Amino acid sequence: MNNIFFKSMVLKQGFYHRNVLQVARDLLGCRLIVKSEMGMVSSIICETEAYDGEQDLACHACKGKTKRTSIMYDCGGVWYVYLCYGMHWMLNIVTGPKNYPATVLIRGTRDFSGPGRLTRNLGLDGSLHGKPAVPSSGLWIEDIPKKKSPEILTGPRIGVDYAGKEWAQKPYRFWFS
DNA sequence: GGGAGGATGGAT
DNA sequence: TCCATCCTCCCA
Repeated sequence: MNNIFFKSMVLKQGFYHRNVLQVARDLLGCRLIVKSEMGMVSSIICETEAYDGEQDLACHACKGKTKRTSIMYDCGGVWYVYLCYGMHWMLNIVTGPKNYPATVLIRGTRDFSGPGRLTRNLGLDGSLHGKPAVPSSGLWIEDIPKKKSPEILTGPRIGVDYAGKEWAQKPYRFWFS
C-alpha cells in the first residue's frame, strides 16, 4: 500500500541527533513536506550531502562559530538556510548533538533537481532559518516505511573543490540508483 | 570600510 | 564558458 496518510510518520527530533552521515543516508526516501497558506506540498528526498564539523574544510563551520554558522552548533533538528551566489536559498537540516556543527544539505527531491530549484519551487527561503523541523514550523520530514532498503550510491560533494583534495573527494553525497 | 568569493542554475 | 546578484567573512 502507498497510503502515506495512513503510514507516514513525522521524524522525531532524536532522528537528527545522530551522526550526520547516517542522517544524510536515512533521509533518502523520506518525504519533505511544506505547509503554507497555499496548501500542502510534499516531495520524496532523493539526494543529500553531509557537512561534518569544523574539521571538514567544505563545511561552513570550518572557520568556527560565526553569525551565519551559529545555528549549526545547536542540537540537531533545526533548519539552516542561507543564500548562495546571491540568489539561491540552500536548505539544510542541522544534525548531531549540541555544539557539534554538522548539517545535511537537501540537494534534490523526486520532483525538483538541484538545491536552488528545490527551494524556489517549494517557496522556501531564509524565513525558515533556525526553526525546528516539525509540522508547526510549516516544514518537516516524514518517514515512509519501505518494503526493502533502496540502493544508495555515494560520491564527492558538488562545488567544494576549494576545500582541498582530502575533503573535496570524500564520498559525502548520497543519492538513489 | 573594502574586496573576494561562494554547498547554483540558466543562457550562450 | 560566462554571469547574475548579494551576503558573509576576512583583512586592513
